[in-house]
Amino acid sequence: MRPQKVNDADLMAGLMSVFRTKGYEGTSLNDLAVATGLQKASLYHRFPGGKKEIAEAVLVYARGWIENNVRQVLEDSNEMPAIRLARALDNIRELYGNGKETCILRALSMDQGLSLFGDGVQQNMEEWISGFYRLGIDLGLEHEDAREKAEDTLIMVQGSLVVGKGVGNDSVFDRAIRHLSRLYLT
Amino acid sequence: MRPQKVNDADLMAGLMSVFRTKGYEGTSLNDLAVATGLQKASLYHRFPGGKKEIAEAVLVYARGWIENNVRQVLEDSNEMPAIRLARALDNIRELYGNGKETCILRALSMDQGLSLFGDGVQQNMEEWISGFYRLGIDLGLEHEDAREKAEDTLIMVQGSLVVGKGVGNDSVFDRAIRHLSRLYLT
DNA sequence: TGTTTATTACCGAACGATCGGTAAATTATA
DNA sequence: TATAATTTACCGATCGTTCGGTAATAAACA
Repeated sequence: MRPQKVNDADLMAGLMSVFRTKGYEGTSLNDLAVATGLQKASLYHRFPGGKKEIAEAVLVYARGWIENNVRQVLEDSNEMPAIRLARALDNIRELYGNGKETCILRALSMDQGLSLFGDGVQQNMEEWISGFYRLGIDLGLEHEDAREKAEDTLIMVQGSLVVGKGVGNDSVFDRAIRHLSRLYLT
Repeated sequence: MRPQKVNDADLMAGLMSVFRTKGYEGTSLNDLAVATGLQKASLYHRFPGGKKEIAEAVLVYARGWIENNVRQVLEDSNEMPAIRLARALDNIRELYGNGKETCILRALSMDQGLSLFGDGVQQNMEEWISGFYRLGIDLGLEHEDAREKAEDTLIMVQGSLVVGKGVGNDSVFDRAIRHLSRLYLT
């Protein structure tokens, strides 16, 4: 068979990059074609379901990333909680380019996006929350406290990304991440 | 002159409602026409600059709302800080329909929206932050602490709206608002 | 082995629908 | 009558999507 012009990893990274900066409605098939170096028709060869299927695949890709770089890191019982937290937060910092990038979950959860991908968005968020929940439990928190603290972690990150972009200040995200360290370790 | 079929207040409310649920790119002039009961061409009569001018007007409208219902309430030196905070948070709760609605600032701050309306979004956020900053000062906080706490207020609200929608749980927003009360009053 | 047959990956061109936007005409007030 | 508000009809451009066809590899057969 003919070799793939673009491998799957690069493809998914390129597709996610477009969706997370432009949102679902703001992203055109042309944008996706330019970003991946494939023609529109070629994208339809790989994703017969079109734009919707591409966005779904991106959410699966994102979920895998969170599972590997956040949840599993936080649940690694071979390491001390403080180490796990530091590593997870480093990965999160990298994921969002120190606050310069937006979150794919926010980008795909406006109105139409939410009705199309609501389940995928929810699964991503639950993946995230369950990691920090486990960290809280391992630090001796009660069930309800651990759940709320984990939820607050996601809230702070999402909120700081929105506000940081809005006020045009990169330090907002940085401060939020540092705040999360203290939240768990004091 | 012929009377307006739709008055300005209803018009702005309808326009904002569409933008905040669908985002800038996700909103079509047809959507705006249906929501307001006017034809597309009538919208162009009122807003010759088209979609962009409409979104700008919506941001001005939103800023006025925040100024009246958040900043001025928080800065009302005739009331005790606790009363001011409670009133402002009530207004915020109402603005977001107890977490069921999204924020117009988030909706208009994706990529293209941010490059078109970045200034308007920033002004809205600064309006918000400056109100809570004043509250913090009146509660005896130092400048830097007051600024950070005010920023955190906006972060928590924006974040809880994103996460609440994402996980499909109305109580996320409620809990965030209650958390903000404790943040200032303890 | 050499040759045919399928299969896979990709592309250029075009589809109908909808996009944001405009011009001219109609309706209603003053 | 002059003018402001609204409407119908329309425009070119772009949207997501589909189609016909080509190049290259893999599989099947001789």
